[in-house]
Amino acid sequence: MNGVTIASRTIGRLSLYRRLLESSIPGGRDTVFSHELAGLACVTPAQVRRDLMATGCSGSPGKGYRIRDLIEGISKVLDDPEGQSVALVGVGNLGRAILTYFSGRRRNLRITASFDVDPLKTGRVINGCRCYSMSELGDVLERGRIKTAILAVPAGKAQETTDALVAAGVRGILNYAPVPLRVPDGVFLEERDMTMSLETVAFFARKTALERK
Amino acid sequence: MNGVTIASRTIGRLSLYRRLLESSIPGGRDTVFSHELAGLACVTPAQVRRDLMATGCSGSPGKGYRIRDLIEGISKVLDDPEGQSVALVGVGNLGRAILTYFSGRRRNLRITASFDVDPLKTGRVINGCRCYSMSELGDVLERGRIKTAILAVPAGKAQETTDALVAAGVRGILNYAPVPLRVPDGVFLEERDMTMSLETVAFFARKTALERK
DNA sequence: GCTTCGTTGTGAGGGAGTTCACAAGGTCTC
DNA sequence: GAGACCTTGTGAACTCCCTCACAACGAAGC
Ligand SMILES: NC(=O)c1ccc[n+]([C@@H]2O[C@H](COP(=O)([O-])OP(=O)(O)OC[C@H]3O[C@@H](n4cnc5c(N)ncnc54)[C@H](O)[C@@H]3O)[C@@H](O)[C@H]2O)c1
Ligand SMILES: NC(=O)c1ccc[n+]([C@@H]2O[C@H](COP(=O)([O-])OP(=O)(O)OC[C@H]3O[C@@H](n4cnc5c(N)ncnc54)[C@H](O)[C@@H]3O)[C@@H](O)[C@H]2O)c1
Repeated sequence: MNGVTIASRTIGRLSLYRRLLESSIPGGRDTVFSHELAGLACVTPAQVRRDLMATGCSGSPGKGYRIRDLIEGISKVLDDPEGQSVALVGVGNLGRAILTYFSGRRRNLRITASFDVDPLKTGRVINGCRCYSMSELGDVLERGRIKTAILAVPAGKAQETTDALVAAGVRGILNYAPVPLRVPDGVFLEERDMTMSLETVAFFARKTALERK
Repeated sequence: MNGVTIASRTIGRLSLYRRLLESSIPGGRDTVFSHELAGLACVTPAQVRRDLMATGCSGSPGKGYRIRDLIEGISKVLDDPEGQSVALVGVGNLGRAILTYFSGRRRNLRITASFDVDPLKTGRVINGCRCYSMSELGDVLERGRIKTAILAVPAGKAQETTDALVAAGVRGILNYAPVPLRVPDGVFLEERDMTMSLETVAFFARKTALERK
């Protein structure tokens, strides 16, 4: 659209920088240096400066970046000015934890609808979010202009649920089911397979423990 | 140790390949081609072959890889023959979901201890896992030879908890608190910040939706 | 046995993302 | 105002992965 594409890693870090700027800078300060933000984010100063270039913000040598500018610049990249709604599919153990976690966290990005097949859940408000039946998916997503979804259904249902989401116009999916999903071009997919993560950590924990012997 | 280092992405995919081999190959089959595994894992066949090289397994042209060999070869890389125990710190909403999810999933890699500061939780068995107080951390980790931990404590307590884990001998941490952690060299860290993930997905959902207009 | 077909293993090449390194430009001190 | 010092912005180099492409190989048909 706007000519420049931003790497997805950069987008993630911008989200982090914004949170750090909002919460971890001592009050009273109104500028930061790249190396300070880098310290908080555990990345290199050069990385911070590169990332910030994507926002159009610029600092002054010797003075650093104005914090207000940064928060505003990052928000201009990350946020939809009209606000953006997210759907959660699968209101089980993980789904409910996610609902609790994200509720009231950011004004501009909210989980506004959840979906499940369990008749004990549908039609109710769970953790502050209305739970709809899957047959209402198309309607609710369209009415809410929802383009982003979090997937927390059982592995065996993940692909069919994805297909339904995509058919309903979803363009970004955050997947917690431990199954690689197939999505058409133009749909952004982030896989967050906890089993993969845990086995990877366990492997390197074992490996570095051995090396140090 | 063994001379060859394996990329962490490769370790993650090996974990995935093993699960797919165990669960998604029609019974009766006893070999697979790289392109079949690739299809299941949503990666390229060349990627699969590269990854499998790290296990020492080899296939035969025209016949593919023997499934038994692959599972065994991957397990030889990923698993500790004596089994590996994992600790969970922070038995809140997310922690309990994780306990439920991982219970009984893999014989060789189990969450065997959890920790919390809440006296309503400590001393009890929660979701099949005993919950200890933080003062017992050192003892329990040492007795259980635990080198791997999952972190699910509030953001403000994440760094101090990490320091305690590292002091107690932990060498790999899977972090779900939305804070970058500082760990010494030799400790493997996997950050899984859900806010970053969600904001990234939301950004690209918006962006690709615009492009298609 | 020879040809055809399809697959493996891997060197070489490519691409994305990160870091280096330095010129250009503030700031502070005296 | 001149010199010392520190920071930004960024071209270039680098690094890590991934993909390409193809030789080598096994199987199957004739
Ligand atoms: N609990 C965890 O910490 C955890 C960790 C990693 C991965 N996961 C994955 O996340 C997913 C959910 O895990 P969970 O622990 O919440 O499981 P769960 O069984 O508690 O919840 C699953 C929910 O999905 C609903 N559901 C089932 N089929 C559905 C369908 N076709 N459409 C919509 N909803 C449907 C169920 O009614 C239930 O409410 C699973 O794929 C699991 O593998 C969970
Ligand atoms: N719930 C989610 O889906 C979700 C998603 C993303 C990230 N997180 C992060 O995961 C962490 C836990 O989230 P949650 O929703 O389970 O919160 P929670 O408040 O339900 O649970 C936190 C648990 O940690 C315990 N605790 C507090 N201080 C502790 C300490 N110093 N040592 C040990 N235990 C301590 C509390 O007693 C509680 O049981 C938070 O950092 C949160 O930001 C949660």
